[in-house]
Amino acid sequence: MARTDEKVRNLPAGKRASYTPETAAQGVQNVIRVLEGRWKLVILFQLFGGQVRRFSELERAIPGVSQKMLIQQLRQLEADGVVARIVHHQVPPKVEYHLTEWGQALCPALDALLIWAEAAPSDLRSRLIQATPCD
Amino acid sequence: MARTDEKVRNLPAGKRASYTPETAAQGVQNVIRVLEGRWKLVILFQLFGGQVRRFSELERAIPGVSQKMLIQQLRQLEADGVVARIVHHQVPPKVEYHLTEWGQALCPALDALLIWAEAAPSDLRSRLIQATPCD
DNA sequence: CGGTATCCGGAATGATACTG
DNA sequence: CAGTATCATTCCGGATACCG
Repeated sequence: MARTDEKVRNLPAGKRASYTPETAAQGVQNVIRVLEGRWKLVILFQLFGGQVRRFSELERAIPGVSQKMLIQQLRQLEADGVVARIVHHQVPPKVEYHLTEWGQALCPALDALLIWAEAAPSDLRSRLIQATPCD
Repeated sequence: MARTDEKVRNLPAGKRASYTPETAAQGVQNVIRVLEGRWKLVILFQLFGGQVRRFSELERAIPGVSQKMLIQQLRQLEADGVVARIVHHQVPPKVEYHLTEWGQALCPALDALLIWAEAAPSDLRSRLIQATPCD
């Protein structure tokens, strides 16, 4: 499924839903609102690939995050239907998080953003692509 | 160029640059940082398709924006290499803005986000897709 | 373990006035 | 016309303490 090919000639409109510049901007802003937040993407990438993690695992996997922020961002992602929450009623409590099917589908879209970043002119790349340890 | 096809099985890694969950999250965050800001996407969609607009045109085309915010967001987009600025030295002053080639290339990536939004489960779509007048 | 409640500082945004 | 400068406000994230 090559969605963005020759048929899109420069505007992400004209197909499917038909956007005006205003509605398209709004649409993307809504998506960004779902994704923005200091820790959301980090959480997402911890969960991609069908992984299931409990709260404390995420807390340990994400250095620097506070409980407040972690739960806040998780709850927002949950409210937005990206992340699902499973409560195991037991002592000690156990709560697990994983991506919804729709959340998983974010991957190609984020990938498109990374591809765009990689295409940055060389004088700008330093701000977008960090020297990965595996360079 | 179908970039995100069967080869990406769920992680946006494994090809090209090879990302870890951490670097991928960072990469996407950097892109979002470029795009976030109350007015940036609105500006972008005013400029997509090779359009050239002067300052006052953008000001009129974007209801609610203040001069301060408009110039601030334009300058940031310019610094990020997404927008280019042309100053015509004349009286009265005339300054025009348009997308760089790289800025234009954002279109398919944003399109991918819109496609994702359109795939939202029906109970969530209302928050992502606004009832377009053209529905 | 997996949260909630409260307080605080800084950044992002907005309103308004002024200028080359 | 295309900005700058200043001030007020709102919002986000962090620190800390407490709870079922």
